[in-house]
Amino acid sequence: MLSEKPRVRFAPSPTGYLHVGGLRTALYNYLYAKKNDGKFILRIEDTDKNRYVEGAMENLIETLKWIGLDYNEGPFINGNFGPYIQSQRLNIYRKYADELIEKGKAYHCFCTAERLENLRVEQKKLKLPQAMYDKHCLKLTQDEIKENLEKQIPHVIRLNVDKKGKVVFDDIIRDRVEFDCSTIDDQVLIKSDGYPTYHLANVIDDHLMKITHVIRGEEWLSSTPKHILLYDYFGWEKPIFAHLPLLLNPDKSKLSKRQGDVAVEDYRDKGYLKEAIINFIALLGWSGKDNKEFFMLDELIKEFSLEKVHKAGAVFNIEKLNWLNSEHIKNKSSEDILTLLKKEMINSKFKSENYSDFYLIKVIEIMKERITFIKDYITLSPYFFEKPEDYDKSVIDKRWESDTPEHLHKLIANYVKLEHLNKEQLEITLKNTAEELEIGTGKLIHPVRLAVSGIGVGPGLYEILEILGKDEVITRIKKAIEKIKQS
RNA sequence: GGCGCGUUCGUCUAGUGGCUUAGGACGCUGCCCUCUCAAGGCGGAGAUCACGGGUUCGAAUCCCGUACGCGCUACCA
Repeated sequence: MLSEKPRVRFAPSPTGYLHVGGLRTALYNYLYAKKNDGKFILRIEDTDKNRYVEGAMENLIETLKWIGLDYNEGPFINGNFGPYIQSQRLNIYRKYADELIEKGKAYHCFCTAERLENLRVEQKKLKLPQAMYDKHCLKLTQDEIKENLEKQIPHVIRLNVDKKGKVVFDDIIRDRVEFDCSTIDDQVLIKSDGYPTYHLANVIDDHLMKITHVIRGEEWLSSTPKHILLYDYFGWEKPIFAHLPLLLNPDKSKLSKRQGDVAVEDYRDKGYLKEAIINFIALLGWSGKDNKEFFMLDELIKEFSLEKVHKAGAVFNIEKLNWLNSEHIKNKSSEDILTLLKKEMINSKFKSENYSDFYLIKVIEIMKERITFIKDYITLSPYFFEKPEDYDKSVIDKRWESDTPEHLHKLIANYVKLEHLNKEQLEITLKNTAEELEIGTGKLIHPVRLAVSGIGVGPGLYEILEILGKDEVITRIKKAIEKIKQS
């Protein structure tokens, strides 16, 4: 076992979308597998018919694919341990449940929902420490069971927990954890609709799929003793467990939809880069060496270890994600950003405009360090794609003076004479004009910025002018003189 | 209620008995740079390491208790 390459799995329930907490679980599994030259398996846990959501699995797989966590085995990528969708393995669970019954470790239970409910009420009245099934159906004789089955009375199969002793196991993250067997309920293994519960299916599949490490959320820690018991009753070797801390809302409760976005696709749609999401999620509960915080996926693989996973839950804090997004944008090549920007433009009001790659690359480079999202190119500097229609009132008040039109006319006259409109020439000419007019360069710079962009903030003026080009710059300044004079 | 897990700046975290007057990052903030805004550089505020007992020459670090938070307690995962 120890010499074998690890096989880990991400086993989500397809309830509609990939949850960020799920992504974190998937990521840590993925990193552990890649780091140790193992296999990362995707298994769909769709054993609850009531929660069936059309297209949920496809959506989940698509999101995993988008973010770059490719699995080695799973739906559509079959290994030797399929099928990887639990609803297609029903006969397997049935067979093993029967095996457990034969061994006396599980039994048929014909109790009605009413009896169970009454039992709970009774136990509560008696102030019993916790409500548990009373093994009522364990007393049934073979004949009674046979008769009930023939009559097709609805039934479940329960785990026959031996209430004596303790279950002890070592968790990579939490060290030794102990549970008293008297606190473990006779868990339902097969539901009355014939489907297995999570507990049964997960143990059987992990065994059959030769999973070596079960890396999952902390919400499973409390039911791990049931799983341990199952491994023992089957006589199977147990995997190594690692229970990850939970992701939290700002108020420290378990991350939920009510307090913000929880679907990975929401963040994708808001414009977060997959690199930033991965990096951010990795840092929620894990940290690398030497205070390093910027990580690409391959670097995470190199550095990751389960031993360094934090024990306490982590609040999902959007500020840091924003910062990482801008960092990852800065880290990208202009060509890569070009691809992303084009996609963004298709969804904007500039979709029908046709800008050359050459032009766009220049815009990309000049704005790169000022943006947090790709869409900021459009929202923060629309003037690269359209003439300004309005001019920021506060900037007019601050920078536009009565003699400004006169100054600008002079500047235009000088710019018209220029042959090569590069930023050096633009700067020299503007400075010379200011000198001619006996004014500070600021008296020209700010009005020109306002005239060509409509706003008071942005990259260096000469760079903006160079990108826009001579004719456009002159046209825009003239237009501004007209419009701002009127106002 | 029971059982389990957890608790270091607002947030993410480093820290595994002395190197710690608790380090870094995000955010906030001051200055520099500067045509503006960013970026960048240099600073600042911000944590009695949940609380109370022990163990020890010495504890954020080990032990016990308490509090608080969270998870589980389903024929949901």
